[in-house]
Amino acid sequence: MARPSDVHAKIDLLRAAEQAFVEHGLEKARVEDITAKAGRSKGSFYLHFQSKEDAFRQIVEGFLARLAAMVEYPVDLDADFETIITSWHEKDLELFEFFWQNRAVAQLLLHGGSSAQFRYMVDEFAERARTNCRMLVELGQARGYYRQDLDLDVTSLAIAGAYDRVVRELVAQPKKPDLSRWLETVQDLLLRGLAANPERARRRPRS
Amino acid sequence: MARPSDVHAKIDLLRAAEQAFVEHGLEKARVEDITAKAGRSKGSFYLHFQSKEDAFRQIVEGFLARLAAMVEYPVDLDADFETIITSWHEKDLELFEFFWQNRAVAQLLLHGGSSAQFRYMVDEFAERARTNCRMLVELGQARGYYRQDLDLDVTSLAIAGAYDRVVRELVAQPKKPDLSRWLETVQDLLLRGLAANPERARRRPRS
Amino acid sequence: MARPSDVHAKIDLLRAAEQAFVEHGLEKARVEDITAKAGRSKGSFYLHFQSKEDAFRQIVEGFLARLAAMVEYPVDLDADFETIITSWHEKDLELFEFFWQNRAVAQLLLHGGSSAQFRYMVDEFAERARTNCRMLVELGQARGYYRQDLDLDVTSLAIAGAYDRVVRELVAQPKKPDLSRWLETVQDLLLRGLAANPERARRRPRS
Amino acid sequence: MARPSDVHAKIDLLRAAEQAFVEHGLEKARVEDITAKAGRSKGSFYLHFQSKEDAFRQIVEGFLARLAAMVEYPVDLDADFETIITSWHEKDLELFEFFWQNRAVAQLLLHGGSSAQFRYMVDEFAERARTNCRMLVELGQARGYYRQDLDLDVTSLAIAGAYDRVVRELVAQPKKPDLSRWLETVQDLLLRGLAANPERARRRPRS
DNA sequence: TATGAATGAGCGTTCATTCAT
DNA sequence: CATGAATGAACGCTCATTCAT
Repeated sequence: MARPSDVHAKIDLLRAAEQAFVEHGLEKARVEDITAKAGRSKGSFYLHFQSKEDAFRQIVEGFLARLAAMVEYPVDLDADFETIITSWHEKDLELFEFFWQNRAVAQLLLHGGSSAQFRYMVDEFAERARTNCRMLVELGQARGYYRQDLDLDVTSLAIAGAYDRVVRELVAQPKKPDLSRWLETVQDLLLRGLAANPERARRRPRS
Repeated sequence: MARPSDVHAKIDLLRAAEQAFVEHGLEKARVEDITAKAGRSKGSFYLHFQSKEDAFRQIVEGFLARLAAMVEYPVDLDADFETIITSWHEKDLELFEFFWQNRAVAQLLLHGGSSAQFRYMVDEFAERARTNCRMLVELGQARGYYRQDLDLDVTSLAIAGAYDRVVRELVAQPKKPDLSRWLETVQDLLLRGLAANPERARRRPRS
Repeated sequence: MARPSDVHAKIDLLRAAEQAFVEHGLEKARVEDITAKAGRSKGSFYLHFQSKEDAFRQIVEGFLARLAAMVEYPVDLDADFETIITSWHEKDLELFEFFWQNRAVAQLLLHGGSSAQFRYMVDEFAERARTNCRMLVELGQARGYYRQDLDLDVTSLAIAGAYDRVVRELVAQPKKPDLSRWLETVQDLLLRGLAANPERARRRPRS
Repeated sequence: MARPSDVHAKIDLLRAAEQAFVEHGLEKARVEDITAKAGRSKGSFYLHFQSKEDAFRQIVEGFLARLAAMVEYPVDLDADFETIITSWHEKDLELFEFFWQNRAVAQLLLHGGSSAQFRYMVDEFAERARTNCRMLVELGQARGYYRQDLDLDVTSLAIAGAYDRVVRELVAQPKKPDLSRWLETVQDLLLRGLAANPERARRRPRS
């Protein structure tokens, strides 16, 4: 069993690194800043990470992995559409909650202190999110809920972007906003935009 | 007289710097790479720029200035709404065209090799764009075209984000896409989402 | 624990810096030369000094501080003049000894590889030395040992200068000269020059 | 015949260089500063000087050459000593006048913005001045005017130093001091110090 | 294992000098 | 001859990484 202090060493360092990266970006953040913030020695950093970039990667990958797990839940294609949309809403709320909880790293990624060499990770994820989104739209079309004349590529992009930006603002808030209301506003806007029959697109207020 | 200053020098350097910054980000881009790419000596860089950061700033500021000139056109509040929307569409098309023409810098800014110290410039611009957007939505509400129940803050965010992301994709395309179609797709989605009376939101195809 | 800091490091570096500064002057001395001479890495220099100028300042300040401690000994104004003169002679001998021991830095300062920005430190010190000297002359006048017709400003200048130059030569000697004889020669010349009654000015040889 | 502007080009540059060197020292003074101050182009500098160091050398050499011409006047060894001393006084006054007129360069040399590589020129000159001085003292001894027990090396050093320092102060004065009085003060001090018979050493006031 | 002193590659910037005009 | 734009060697300093203790 490691000494109690060791248990938290890596966690302390990761947290400090997160802060440092958010504040200064990958390049400008100094390893010494990180270790000082974590109250550890400079050498200890290299007991846990191969390099500064490695620490960055671990932070990003950890975040994206947890994020991916939330986003790529299997859609039950046989369920009725109303159910799918409802579960979508629930999932998105969890997502917003997750972003809020991890707003430091989220800012890091969404604003891009990421430095060219890690951009691909965020881009890849953004692409996957958009693909997910696109599948949902296609499903909606197939079921006749959504308009047939949509350009799926551009539409999915716009939807993903709307989420993107709202989340980016979300994580920059000093106090936790009403996530549910934010989410509903976005979904309402987009669902109406997608709907074949506007009347049905209106989200029913939760009773 | 003295050797006349090479009029292409600064332009060459700016172009090379743009490339280097897009490829490696501000920190990792080396001045020597920039000058080599521009086929100039290292010293020549400092004939035109105070520092590497200065070159970066000039690129960003130049781009944002030209962009701002396009975005902040005065809206004729007395015009009828159809006219406003039409002119909005035209302006946006110019904007898309502008982004395509300047896709290198656009990528630089939208992805954010920008490094913490310049983020504020992009953020500030994004904020202005969103404010513009918000004003248009308010106007639509006042005229009765848009729903009254919209949360202006979040809605304007979502709209700005949709544009954001579409443009980000746009500038990453290897070949020039059909800007007009992309734009119409986005606007159609959003206008329908905003519309009080869905029938009227449908954009009429240009005759 | 960590590698204990090499206690000789800073001393080695200061010595090497002294040499380099004496040889090439502040500007031309290269940090890399200094560290090479000290058998250390370039980086180690910056563990001990903020900058090349800082190292220079530390050397000069250290020297001047020790020097000041020797020069500004309190004169017992109530003592009889013979005693004062004797103690003056003793102090000066210590001073000569000190300059000889520290001839490297002394040369640096007296010749002035000092670069404009540090000249003031030497000038300030020279001014203080001259003021000290002036006070002694005034005292001699008050006691009736020295002539009343002296222009104190110029006289003290000349006396300080005589010392200056002798010391400058002293520190340039390859072998330690007879400090005592040098000192006596100077003092004898000056005391005779100052004396109201030439007979009394003659220094008695130590028995 | 060169164009009128050319006639003054080198003179302008030398003057500007003097200023720049006095202000910043050889290393820190930039060629561009010099040419700007002279109202000339950077290239013109190299029409007149091989390098920055060359300009410095020309300034120093020019000054020292004119100085040497004043100092090394032939002493008429057959003249009676009173005459020699009187002519010495006259020469020294001219010297003081010369230093005052050329106080900019004088400061440059005496304070030593000279940088290691030119120190030898000043040192050499200082050595010659001291040798001159020594010869005069020897002469005085031979004629029985000066004490026989003087250590010529150290004494000449002290005398040269007294002049040195007084001149150094002289050239730093904002307003022209009474050169004659300064000179007499120094000479009086030194002559009394040297004199075998104090009574004869007293300088007679000019009638 | 933990520490932090030591290392040295790397890069931004300066500025004396050159040379095309 | 005069100009000043262009050049590139040189050097101070930083900081990620190593490693002796």
